[in-house]
Amino acid sequence: MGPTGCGKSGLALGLAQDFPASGGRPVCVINADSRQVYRDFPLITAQPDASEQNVCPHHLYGFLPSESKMSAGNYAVMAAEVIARSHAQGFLPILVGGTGLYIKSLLEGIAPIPPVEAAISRRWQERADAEGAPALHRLLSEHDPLYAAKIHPNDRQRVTRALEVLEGTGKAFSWWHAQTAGSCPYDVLKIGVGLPLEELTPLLGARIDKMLARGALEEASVARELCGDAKAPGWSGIGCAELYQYLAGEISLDECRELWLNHTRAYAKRQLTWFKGQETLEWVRPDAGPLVKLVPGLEKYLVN
RNA sequence: GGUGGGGUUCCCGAGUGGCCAAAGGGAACAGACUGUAAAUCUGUCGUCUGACGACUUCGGUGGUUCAAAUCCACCCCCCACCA
Repeated sequence: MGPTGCGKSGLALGLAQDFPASGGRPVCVINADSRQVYRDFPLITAQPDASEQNVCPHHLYGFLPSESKMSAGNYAVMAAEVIARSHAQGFLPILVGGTGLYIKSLLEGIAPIPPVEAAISRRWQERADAEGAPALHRLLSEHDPLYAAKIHPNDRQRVTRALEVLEGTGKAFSWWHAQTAGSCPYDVLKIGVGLPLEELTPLLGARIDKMLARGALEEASVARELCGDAKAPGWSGIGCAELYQYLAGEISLDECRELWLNHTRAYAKRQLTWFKGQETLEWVRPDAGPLVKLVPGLEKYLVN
């Protein structure tokens, strides 16, 4: 795991290539990125391309249409299934991605909250539109003071989520949180791949230019024909959203590129903050050499 | 050369006598994070100070005023149009 664009996939691929060849355990790659699941944006979300995916089995990439929603809970279930299957087939699964919450849900569990009826969610969204998040936060304080105290009144997304869960399940969000399993069922080695932001930023810019050169615009306009709703889940990815604005004639290509880079950088920073707060990761630089050499304890997973 | 518009804090940009260290946005920095997470949200953001507060800013210089980013004069730059 690590911030976007720092070379996680490449390192994983390196493992997949080198080890089985020298008689080690076969390796497979499992996506842990909330955007790379989307079918319509393989390039813009930097999914491994066909030749890369040929190196070893890849799972959970590019299977979801733009209008479909993904979620941490969903992901945890799907990834757990893939891991079980991979183990059964003798593969060593390598999780690659930068979506901290997804990885956390998979490894540490997530509250077993049943799905909430769409109509209920919609109603809270409408109330948030009409009354504003702080008003709903006050309401939440009356029913779930514990959780309300943890979030900011302006945090509409969390306020409405807590309220819809409360209404949909009859239990407070904080009660559900207490039901989280919490222990990790896997023997995991966590590797953080990263660079300081100052070093990462120019790489992110270069990566955007490369995406544009390889047809990001075409990808976005095809995606727009398949799903023209800018609010659809698939369109919320960085790059996707900005290209949509460009295609809609709202901004110039230069502005698009600039926004795209700014947003990507800000995102990388958020990821860094998240991973900083997580328990110990083995941090490596992507350019420091093959992973096995850098991470003590990795080798034992790779041999048979 | 003439006419009109303009020069504001890192950037964009509001502000036309006191309530202005100066709205708002962006960037930056720090942070939060349990089914939207490439999302959502928070704090800081002229200098010094732990804080009260003090000090220096709105192209330049000089003036008017108890008080100027805001008014006046001259000057310097930019843009548009006319020549």
